[in-house]
Amino acid sequence: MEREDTLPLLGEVFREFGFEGASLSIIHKQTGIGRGSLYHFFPSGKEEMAAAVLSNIDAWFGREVFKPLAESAEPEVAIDQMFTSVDAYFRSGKRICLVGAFALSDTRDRFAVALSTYFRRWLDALAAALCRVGFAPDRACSLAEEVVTGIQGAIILTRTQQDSVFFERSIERLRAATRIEKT
Amino acid sequence: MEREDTLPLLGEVFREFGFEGASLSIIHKQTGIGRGSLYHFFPSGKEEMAAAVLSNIDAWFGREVFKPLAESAEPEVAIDQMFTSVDAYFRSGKRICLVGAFALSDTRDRFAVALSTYFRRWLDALAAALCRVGFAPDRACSLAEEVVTGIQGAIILTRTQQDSVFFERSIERLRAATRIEKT
DNA sequence: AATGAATTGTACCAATTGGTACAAATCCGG
DNA sequence: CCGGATTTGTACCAATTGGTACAATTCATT
Repeated sequence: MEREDTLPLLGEVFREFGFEGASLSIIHKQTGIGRGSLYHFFPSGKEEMAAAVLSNIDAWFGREVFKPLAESAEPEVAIDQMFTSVDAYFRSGKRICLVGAFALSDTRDRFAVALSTYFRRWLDALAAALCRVGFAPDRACSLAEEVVTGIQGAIILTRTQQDSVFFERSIERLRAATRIEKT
Repeated sequence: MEREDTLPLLGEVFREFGFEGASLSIIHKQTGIGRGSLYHFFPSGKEEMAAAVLSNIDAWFGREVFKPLAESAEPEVAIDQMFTSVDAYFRSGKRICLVGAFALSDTRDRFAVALSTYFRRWLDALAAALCRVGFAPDRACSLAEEVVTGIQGAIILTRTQQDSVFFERSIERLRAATRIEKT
């Protein structure tokens, strides 16, 4: 096993137990990765692990979501695809957003830059795509915020109610809201 | 100091450090409450403290938000007032929602009932008020979900961007969305 | 097969954890 | 001012924490 392979495993452990809660013994129990390997790949410890996981997540969203939004010749298709990708990634709200979870935890300060960048890139890419689709710049920004906050909130509600219908309804409502009325 | 007085203090510590992160020594450092008092008021330990804090929060929302929504003779006023109360309570997104934070942490299972109840009551009270104002039942439910998820997401975004403009804009957008168009 | 590098398991460390026990202090009604 | 009950500080406990050291293993390359 090499460094890159550990990131998805570590990510799931951090999702389930949080940064503090993911003790080395829990990480080992859940992933099979031992202390030796962990400190070989991440010499400065847990903080480096979580930072690498966040960076890995950021790269995934960049590739699968932000880049298509920015570069697709058909922005309306990229936006629609974004909702589908997000629904799959978060498993209809059953899988939490690690960035959002860290934002509400005491680890926020530690990873402040990564958390801020993730959402900043998402807002900017989506607002730009909405502009290209024909929304006025102000409306595009506002809509982008509505979508990003709506998704994060939907994950929370789905979690507390243990019912992914809340996530799915939110996604469809936001998807519809981003479709511009053809006049 | 008596039990009731400790709840707001404990609440703030749990907000800042999370359930696991709020160690007894941190609680003592932040609140001045010592082990002796804590285990006198909460004999079964941290879990009882957090449960009491959640119940205290639930009572506050019941009194200040849910009850007015359900009982006010002018539901549109109660809805409008809800946004103002919520903005003050969450300090425009600078203060997190402990229920939402617990929902994304590994303590979710422990307090599952309290977390579920809090949001269930909020959704139901708001949807009922929206019905009374004239929205169709389906539309009222959907709007209530939009408001509750929007608020939770707005707290996350405000936290990561360290800018309460995201919370304030969300509140105003949601407030406007709940005003029915007079025909 | 030999070699050097990358990977991994294990024993160990000081510090901190949640929790207990209990004596001292404080409070309040008579 | 007295006396019982409530409240609090402190010393202590076993268990767990993140991290280190290092020898043993595994791996690719020749």
